[in-house]
Amino acid sequence: MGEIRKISKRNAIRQENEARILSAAEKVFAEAGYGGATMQLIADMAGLPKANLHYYFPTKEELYRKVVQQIFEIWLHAADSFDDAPGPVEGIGAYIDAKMEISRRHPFGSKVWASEVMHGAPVIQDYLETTLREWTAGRAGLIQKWVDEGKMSPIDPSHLLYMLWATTQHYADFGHQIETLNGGKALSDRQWKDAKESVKTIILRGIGAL
Amino acid sequence: MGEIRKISKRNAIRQENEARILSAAEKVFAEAGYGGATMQLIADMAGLPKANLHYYFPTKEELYRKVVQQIFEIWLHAADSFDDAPGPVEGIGAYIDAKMEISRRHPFGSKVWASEVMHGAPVIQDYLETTLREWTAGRAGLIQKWVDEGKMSPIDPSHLLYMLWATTQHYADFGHQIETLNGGKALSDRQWKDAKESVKTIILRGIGAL
DNA sequence: TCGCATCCTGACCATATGGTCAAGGTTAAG
DNA sequence: CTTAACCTTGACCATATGGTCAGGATGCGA
Repeated sequence: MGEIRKISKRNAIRQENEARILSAAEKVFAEAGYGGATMQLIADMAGLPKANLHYYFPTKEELYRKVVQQIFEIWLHAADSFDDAPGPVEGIGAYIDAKMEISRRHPFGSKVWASEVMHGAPVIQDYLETTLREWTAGRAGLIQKWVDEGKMSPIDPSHLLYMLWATTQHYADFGHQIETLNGGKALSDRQWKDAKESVKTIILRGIGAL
Repeated sequence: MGEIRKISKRNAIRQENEARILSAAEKVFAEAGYGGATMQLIADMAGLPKANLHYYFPTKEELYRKVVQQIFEIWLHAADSFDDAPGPVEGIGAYIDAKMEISRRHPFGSKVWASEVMHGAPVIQDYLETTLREWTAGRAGLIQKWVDEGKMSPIDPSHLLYMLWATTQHYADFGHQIETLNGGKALSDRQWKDAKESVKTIILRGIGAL
């Protein structure tokens, strides 16, 4: 039986504090890594005493797990646009747009995800083996269908997916490098648009869909 | 004046130990991150007492810096193939081959580099602003030249370079994810070859060079 | 107002970690 | 052989960190 959600000040406080903590944690984990992040730093950034963090999240690992799960959700939903598309131009095009937007809006989340995977996915290995595997198989099937229908060149769907992930997430994960090469300035609206267009053009033309 | 390099047992010991330590450090930093890595772990992996590490590398940060610099070198030399190529098919094709090979042979190094950049490049920021910036400007100019000569479609050289880095390094940095999606098995020779071909085909066709 | 559940937090603790050091071993030049 | 430079290492230290806890504050239903 699910608990009745009481609309009260207490509930609001809990919700707000958990959100503050998760947001601060995402940033700190992204910038310092799991090992480099400290509960004290997260607490300071959230504007709460350290002991209060442990009230809401018993351990550092628990907090980290929540952060990663949150990212994984966003990450998966980006593919809704992929599904009911008539062909690669619309489907993959929309997917690239969505993922580029995520890289721009959630750079911290993307970095935490990257870090987690790079370290061997110690906390989300099971997700990789279940949810992500199914998700990937589904999209790969769709891509293969498009190939069979002659809507694009014969390409290995897996490698195409890796390419999509790599190119879009790069703008978040290596954002600092890109910014440095951009004269120390963050990409402008215009440059983000150019980035999206470049990626879409090269990939869509590259798979013979344009 | 450079020091005369004495060929002696002492020298050999120093060289071997430094190499062992650097190799172990690269692996540990890649798998645990800077904060998660411990000198004890690196020492164990190198088969030396911890105090001995501090004899060769005074501090953890110094050791880390050496590891990152070492990677940066390899990383830069991968572009030699880029230079004296007549056009994008040869130049970019060879560059992709070289970088994919590095991803396969030096996955730890690639991860350390990625981690360093993701955390804001605390130790190699100056390299980004000098060496890398010059390197990038040079290649971007070359690409622009190819565009002007009609050897490829008009593409923003910067975004193309980001794409090359992203796609090739992804196979190292997200190797664990790829392995998991590959049924828990590392990519075979055949699969690496397919990966290279897929990336080259999509990008070269995508920029209108094929 | 009363009483209970929830929330808050300063002080505290055990442990892990980067780094030091002094004493002893090894190499090789003179 | 002597000597000085170099290498090795167990024991040790100061500090930082994740986590605990007791007691107080606050919200809220009755």
